[in-house]
Amino acid sequence: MLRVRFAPSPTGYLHIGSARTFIFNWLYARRNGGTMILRLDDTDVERNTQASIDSIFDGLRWLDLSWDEFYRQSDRVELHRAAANLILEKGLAYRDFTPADTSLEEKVHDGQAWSGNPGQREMPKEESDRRAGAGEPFVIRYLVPRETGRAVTFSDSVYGEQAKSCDDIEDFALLRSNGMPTYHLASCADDADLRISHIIRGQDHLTNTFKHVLIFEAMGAAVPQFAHLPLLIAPDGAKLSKRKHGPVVSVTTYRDAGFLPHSYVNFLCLLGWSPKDNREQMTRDEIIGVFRFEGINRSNSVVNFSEEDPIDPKALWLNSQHLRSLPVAEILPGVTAVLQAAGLTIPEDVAHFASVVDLIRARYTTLLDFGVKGRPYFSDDFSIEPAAMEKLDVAGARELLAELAERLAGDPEFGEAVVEAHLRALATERGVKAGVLINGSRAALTGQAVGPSAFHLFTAVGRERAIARLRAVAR
RNA sequence: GGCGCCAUCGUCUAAGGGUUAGGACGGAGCCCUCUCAAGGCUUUAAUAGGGGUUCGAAUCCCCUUGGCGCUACCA
Repeated sequence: MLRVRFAPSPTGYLHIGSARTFIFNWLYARRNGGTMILRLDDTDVERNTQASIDSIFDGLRWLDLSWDEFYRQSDRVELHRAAANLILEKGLAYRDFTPADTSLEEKVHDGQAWSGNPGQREMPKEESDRRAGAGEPFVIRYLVPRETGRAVTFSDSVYGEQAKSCDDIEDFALLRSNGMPTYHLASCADDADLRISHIIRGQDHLTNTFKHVLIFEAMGAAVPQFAHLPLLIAPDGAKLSKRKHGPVVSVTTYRDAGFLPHSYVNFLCLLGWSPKDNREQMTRDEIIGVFRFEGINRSNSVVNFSEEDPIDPKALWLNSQHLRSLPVAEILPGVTAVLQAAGLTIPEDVAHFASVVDLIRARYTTLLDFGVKGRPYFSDDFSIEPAAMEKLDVAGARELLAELAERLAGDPEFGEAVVEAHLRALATERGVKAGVLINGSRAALTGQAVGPSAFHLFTAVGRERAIARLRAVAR
């Protein structure tokens, strides 16, 4: 039974690095027929917020990611305490009665790392039991077997064989003096109880894993397979943080910037993973089909953004590629939402709506473009850009456009071929280049100097509107 | 400080003993063309440094340097 989990702490907004971790777990589960579990690691009561929980759900829902089981660590505290007490009873942990050190000073001893508070490890069981019985507060620490000289080892699916001497592992806490489990204990107890088979998480946990192996062993549980992921970092080399780098770290930023959910998933997958065959733009099923741990890199990936380009240019490019190549029907809901938000009306004729979207989407990079650059296609209320005005101010242009309007109005037939025939005939008669009329038409119909083929524009805008807009510009 | 991890174009990456070190984004240019995109073509740009091993090293080993992580009764 393959079971993986994504276990975020709800202490901030859904981070793009967290989203990527979810995606890699999800990909592994979906590819191998496993179960995807979402678990809120909310044991740090002080820092948890409902806003954060909402943000996690919102972000995952937007990315169209799903899970099969859901848990909250705070509902499972009894299980964690029982695990800590079991380890204590087995003699693999001890009580530490040292008061909590609230200072931030580092515990350094002659070049040696701190390994435990003095006099606690060695305390006789009788004394420990007596003091605990007397109500003295204590923290339960793992009794790291340093005397044995053994090294803790595990094989990581990404980073390979790992080993660390017990001399270099401090007696970490399992249960706090307030009776709440620490992250390490809660996480391992839950992973064991939920029978997690593969733990796929950020590389920042790589060195914590030695502690986790020790906990699994002490609980008598099977040690899961680990796969650590390289971290996502900022161009300055620092870990991405909301405080330092702003909105780029938040998943909602990309939703609000008009990204297609899948294209952002695609982009995230390419950070630290490669299908190794030069493919970049892929459908969801294609990614699921080729996702393997062997394709995951070991070095951190930079999310490339700057003051001038707040969004990674490659993410934007990928979005434009998906925007133009997905079946139109798939992007229609997103376009509709953007148009509604911009106060524009959606054409009632769905086929026509789809054809207009299809005509203009190849020039756009995000969904937001439909509400801005796409305005003339969905509203009569649009302005004429300076560059378009120049096209209209070409000598004779306005008069020619007016004449074109009359010829179209007098012809019961309408269509790209009909428009082209009238336009070219008129240009020939007057001895002007067709370009004057073509560019002028585009300017009159959309207020823009750039855009799709002018003839396609007539059908996109529609007969009556096209004639009206040509006439409007003639004055 | 200790321990661990990492190191290929500006960025994402491929090549895991033998390649003119490949692709993509971005930049520059050309072609196409009714404009703008798209597309096609060309171009720009990399194996951190130093030692080994080897006929041959981006690739294996060592050192240095740099970056990151952990070193909390945070996660």
